[in-house]
Amino acid sequence: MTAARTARALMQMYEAMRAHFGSQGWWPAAAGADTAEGKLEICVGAILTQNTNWNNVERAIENLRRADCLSVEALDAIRPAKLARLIRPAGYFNVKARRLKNFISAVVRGGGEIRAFLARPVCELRRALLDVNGIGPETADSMILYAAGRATFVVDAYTRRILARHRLVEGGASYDSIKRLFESALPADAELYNDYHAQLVAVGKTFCRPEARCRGCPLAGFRHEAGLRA
DNA sequence: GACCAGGCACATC
DNA sequence: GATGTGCATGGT
Repeated sequence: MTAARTARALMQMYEAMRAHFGSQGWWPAAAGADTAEGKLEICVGAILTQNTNWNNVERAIENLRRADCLSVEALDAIRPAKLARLIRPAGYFNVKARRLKNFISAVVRGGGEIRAFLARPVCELRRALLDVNGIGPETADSMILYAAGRATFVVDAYTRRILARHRLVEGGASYDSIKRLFESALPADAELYNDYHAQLVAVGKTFCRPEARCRGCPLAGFRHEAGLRA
């Protein structure tokens, strides 16, 4: 498929998903991302949601809020064991407590101001985030898109599955190749990337399960893997 | 009880 | 570089 046709297909798929699900209102609408606390909450959520259901993440964030721990200073000061107890509902709590600490250490090393930390040039910010043990490409891009409000496409398990099923990428395509596919096909627009990713998650949750369940899917009419049409 | 969820690092080959 | 494994809770 040519680049132009891929770009057209990706935009049409977005329109179809949006027509079906409506605007998803993911971060930052939910968290008030213009404030330092909102941005930090998004970054914390990005780490807590790794391989984890969002409902569980919300419980963990609520625990942090109640314990007055949603600030760089508090997260820097808290002991790992106590942090792990607070985020327990999000699963992998020992690992994620360490990862949160690593992230906060990077922010503190950068001056301790989350807004300043996120305001650096995107390439520099992405490198800094990927240097944090426990932050991989998806978590880094989630922070850059949702907390920093910059146009970076987030690729997740749903994105891979949906694109592979619709034959836009090979099954084993790398994170960066899928990211480049979207970023070269779509205008560099943070709001679009934000909602596009949320729409893919909605399709993934509702229809594009590991076991095929395409009936009623807004993407069912698009170029599709043999045997999987609605 | 099995499977899944908005990953990542590390060991091993 | 590809593949396998550990990490853990809560919903369906």
